[in-house]
Amino acid sequence: MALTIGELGKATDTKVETIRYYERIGLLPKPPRTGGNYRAYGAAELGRLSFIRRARDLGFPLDQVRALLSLSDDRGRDCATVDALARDHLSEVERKIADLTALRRELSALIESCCGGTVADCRIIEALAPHTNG
Amino acid sequence: MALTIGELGKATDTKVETIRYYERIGLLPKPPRTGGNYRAYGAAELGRLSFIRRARDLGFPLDQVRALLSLSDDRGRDCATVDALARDHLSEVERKIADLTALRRELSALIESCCGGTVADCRIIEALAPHTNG
DNA sequence: CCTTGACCCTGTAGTTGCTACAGGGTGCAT
DNA sequence: ATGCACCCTGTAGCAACTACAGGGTCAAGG
Repeated sequence: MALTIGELGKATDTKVETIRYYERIGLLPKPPRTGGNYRAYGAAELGRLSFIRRARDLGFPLDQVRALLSLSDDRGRDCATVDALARDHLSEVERKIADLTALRRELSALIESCCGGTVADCRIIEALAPHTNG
Repeated sequence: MALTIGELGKATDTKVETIRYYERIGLLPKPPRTGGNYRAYGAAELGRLSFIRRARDLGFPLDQVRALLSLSDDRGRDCATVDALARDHLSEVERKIADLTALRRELSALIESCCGGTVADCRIIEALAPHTNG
């Protein structure tokens, strides 16, 4: 079983350029090549790339994906480190949700205040530039 | 009243490099220079930069900030365009909140399932790589 | 007068995570 | 032999800054 880069891409829903990018930054190993210098992937690479994509879908940044990968290779190790990584990431996500929720409230209030006149008395513009424009 | 770039930065809580960057991309006008080739800012630039920073704090991307700025200069115009921009941005924010909330649920479930053994039977790693690692 | 230090200048490269070329080579079908 | 889909390398672009390197300016203190 040997996959071309395009086949690997289809199997993992990843663009070819992204796979080459992962190889360039050392997230994927350099695979063997065919006579025509094409990359030839096997099951191991398919598994590794699937792992990467799942972690990315869960929003882990690439350096955390890298850490998770090396942890997953070290199967005898205490999984507390993995747990800590996931918890860190969860709290990042929660922080972002809180920020965006505050933002939503502010934006809603801004939009509510718009009563449809001209820009000269637009509350949105006014709220953005409270000390100037006059 | 003339401000150096550093004073303008302090007044608007903006790094000096960021101000120069805004000038480079045409968001701020090129200000007059002193004899020693220092930028000399006045009240207009202070107002404009305050506007930009507020819009950025509300999460508007720079191209929308640019649009808002040009709308705010056109004071006789119907403010429906401003309203539409703000509504677009609000729905973007809402979409992000929804995405992150789904993510939070998935991550929490993942973390819940961790029972503190070794990586070999870690549910987090398992969830990331369901078809491989064995 | 000279030095020290804080500030300013330009220009360029780095960040994150890809994406999109340009300019070529390979492999298979017709 | 010719077309087409795919592959190769290398580089530049996106957002929105940030961080230098390598210099110039200015006010204060000795």
